[in-house]
Amino acid sequence: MGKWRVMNKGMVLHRMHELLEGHFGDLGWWPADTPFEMIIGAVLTQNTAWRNVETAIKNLKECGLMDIEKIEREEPSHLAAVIRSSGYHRVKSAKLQELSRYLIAECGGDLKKMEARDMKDLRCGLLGVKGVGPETADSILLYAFGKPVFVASAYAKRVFSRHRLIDEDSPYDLVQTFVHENFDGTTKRFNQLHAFLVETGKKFCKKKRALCGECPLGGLARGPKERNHHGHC
DNA sequence: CACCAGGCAAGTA
DNA sequence: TACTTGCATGGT
Repeated sequence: MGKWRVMNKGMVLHRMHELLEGHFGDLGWWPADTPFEMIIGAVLTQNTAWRNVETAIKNLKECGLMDIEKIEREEPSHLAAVIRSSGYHRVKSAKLQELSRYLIAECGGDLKKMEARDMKDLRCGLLGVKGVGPETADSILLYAFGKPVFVASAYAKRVFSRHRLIDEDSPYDLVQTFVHENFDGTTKRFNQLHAFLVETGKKFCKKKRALCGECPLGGLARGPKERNHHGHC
């Protein structure tokens, strides 16, 4: 009897975190100087490569716009031009302004105050802002406000489904619930796990190509049958 | 050339 | 409710 037969999903997730931490070490997420910059990055990186977001963030700083009040007041088309490299710039310009307006209304722009509030209330509030969906809301809760939530990214879903932990077409909330119910989550561990899964997805668990031999999760394959058809990355 | 990237909202049936 | 389309730049 192989060892995979005696590992439940909680053990698999725990082992996954352990293996990825051994491979990646401390990734230092979220890469931002301030909570507000993190929030800006969360919106700009929607369906967009991070390197293109970095350019946009650098532009914002150079224009002196990395400031909640200035973003909120800036002329929309000019803001769009500054963040052009991040793609969907007209839409994202409006999103940044909507979100800034909301945060100013909620806490006067002092984001530190948000950390003391109830997580579910914060999530509801964020989801009420146009342009903020579940993944962006959870990213902000975790990385800007320090709340213990799992960010159920497309990468997480891909890695989990290829390990046959969940169905590949599982909706966002189901993937998140799966982790919340099977992983000993603290803010620190959710922070790491999300970052590890994103990096794993980028390097080893790509959409079309799998690099099974090099993936740090190779040892988690759940049985002989799965080894040759995406049982792991 | 096609495909992908740290999604979301609005429209349609 | 479930599916489709628009949004857009930049790298591989």
